[in-house]
Amino acid sequence: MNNGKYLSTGEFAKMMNVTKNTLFHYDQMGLFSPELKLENDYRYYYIYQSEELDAILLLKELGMSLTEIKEYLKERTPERMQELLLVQEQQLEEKIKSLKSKKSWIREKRKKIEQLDQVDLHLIQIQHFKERYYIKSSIDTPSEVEYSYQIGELIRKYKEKKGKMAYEISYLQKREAIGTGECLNYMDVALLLSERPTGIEYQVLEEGNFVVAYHSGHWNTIGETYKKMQDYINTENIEVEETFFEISLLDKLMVQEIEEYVTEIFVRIK
Amino acid sequence: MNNGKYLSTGEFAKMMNVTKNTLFHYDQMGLFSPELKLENDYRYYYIYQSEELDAILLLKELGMSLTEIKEYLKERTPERMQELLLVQEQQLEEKIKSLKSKKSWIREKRKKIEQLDQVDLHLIQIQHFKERYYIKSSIDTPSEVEYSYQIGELIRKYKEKKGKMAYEISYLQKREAIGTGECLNYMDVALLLSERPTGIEYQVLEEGNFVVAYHSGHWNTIGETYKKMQDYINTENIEVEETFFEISLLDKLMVQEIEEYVTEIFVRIK
DNA sequence: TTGCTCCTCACGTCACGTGAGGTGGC
DNA sequence: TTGCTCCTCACGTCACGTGAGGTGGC
Repeated sequence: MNNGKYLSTGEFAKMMNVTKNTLFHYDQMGLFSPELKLENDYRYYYIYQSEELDAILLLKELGMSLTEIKEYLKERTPERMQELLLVQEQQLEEKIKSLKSKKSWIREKRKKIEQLDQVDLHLIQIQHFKERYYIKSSIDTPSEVEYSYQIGELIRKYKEKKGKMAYEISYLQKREAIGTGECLNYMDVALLLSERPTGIEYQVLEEGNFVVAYHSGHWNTIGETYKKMQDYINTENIEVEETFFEISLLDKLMVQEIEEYVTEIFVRIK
Repeated sequence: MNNGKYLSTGEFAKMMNVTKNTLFHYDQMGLFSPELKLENDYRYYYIYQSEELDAILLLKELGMSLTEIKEYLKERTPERMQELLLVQEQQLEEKIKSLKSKKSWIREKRKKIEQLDQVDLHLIQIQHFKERYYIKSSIDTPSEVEYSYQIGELIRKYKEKKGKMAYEISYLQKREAIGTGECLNYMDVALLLSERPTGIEYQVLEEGNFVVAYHSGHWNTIGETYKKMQDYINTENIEVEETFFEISLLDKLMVQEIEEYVTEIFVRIK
């Protein structure tokens, strides 16, 4: 039978980059069978069946179950194919967007970590940041419980609106509060996003230069870092906006000990 | 315990858009456990654990198995995270490319089918096509077996080079052969691609206007359609290139009966 | 008490993977 | 005969899904 027109299971499998067992499986469930089956039960695939298998593998990759694909193939008409392709095309667009957003999040995260190696964490400096967005929730009576609750609400709301991008949990501090030593009484909590969300009220954190400081270790000493930042701003005579943002750079995802945590604090220069 | 700082399994699951069972499963396999477990075995998740779970879900979506993720999280350091992110970022780029290519293939296919509804299949016309590419294989002694074999070789070669884009199987006819009535003796078979392949020798089918004809039904009568095309080209006094391309528009993927097949024939205008 | 959530087994499912044990053509 | 491929069970696996049956707080 090895005449070039028909391929054995093994040959066809190798050509199509699937395993023999996959072909057995598809045959058994009636999804995709060889054109020819000899008396000795040997399977022979016609070379043009590659197009059909490719289509099946494509639909599978797009998230359809094998039973769904089978269901569609039972009654193939150009009209049903049209519908199917239209739906798949739209879903693909969504997936591409989501992957792009994930990629840019990874990129940002990676760059931040890279920076940490090269930067003296005790130094305060000026950095340029691109435009970002945040959704925020006000804190009435500051307490750890209240922060948690409001962050939970934000995440819930955000995911409800089909938000799929990665976010960073952020604490917002007003400039006035810093001098008074009330550094741990945040006025707002927020989710920071690198892309514009939809269907939800959000704020824009404009592109520009920021005063950036890093705090290493436990949060209960973060007041000192705020003080240093304030001093820097005063001596350098910089005019900054009202809101200070706090996010974790090295957190539970990267280190185990709280003492190794690094928090980034930044405020936009007017 | 419902004080806002800790969430029950159900609450946390709803917030994170996963099922309770997923959380049970992750807990049981030691991948992701609640911060708190009471004597009555009630699980309580700390709100900041959302970041960790999000990271886990991200890595999972990028194709890592739960065991691999667990393995990584056992010894989390910024350096290992760096490596991981770098690899994932590159893989994401590949995936995005592959999805984009699939999307454009779907788009093309959809448009073609749409056209079929509006176009009189007996009419020969001039259409504009974008640049395309093809890898081809010559036929020494024309026969169905030889075509199949060469197509198989092309697919094998293409997939070997990690070709992941959708292709269309195409038959190439030389202009001289048409007049002689040897329409079924093709000189080449090819895989037609809408994007430039890599690592493999390919030809460019330049953007431009094409004379396009459609053949309905079985291939054994395709000679008639070629004749009509030739007549059209002569009477309209059009100068065309040497190679005629043949691809299936409606094939086994869309119709069951061979009589309903539609083949597209096109040749580039000089 | 009612309704809701929590828990732990335990078995199911989807799309295969992985041998075990035997046959068959050059 | 040797080596390779083919076949059919049959059981495993991965990441959960889906009840069954029972507990517990307002």
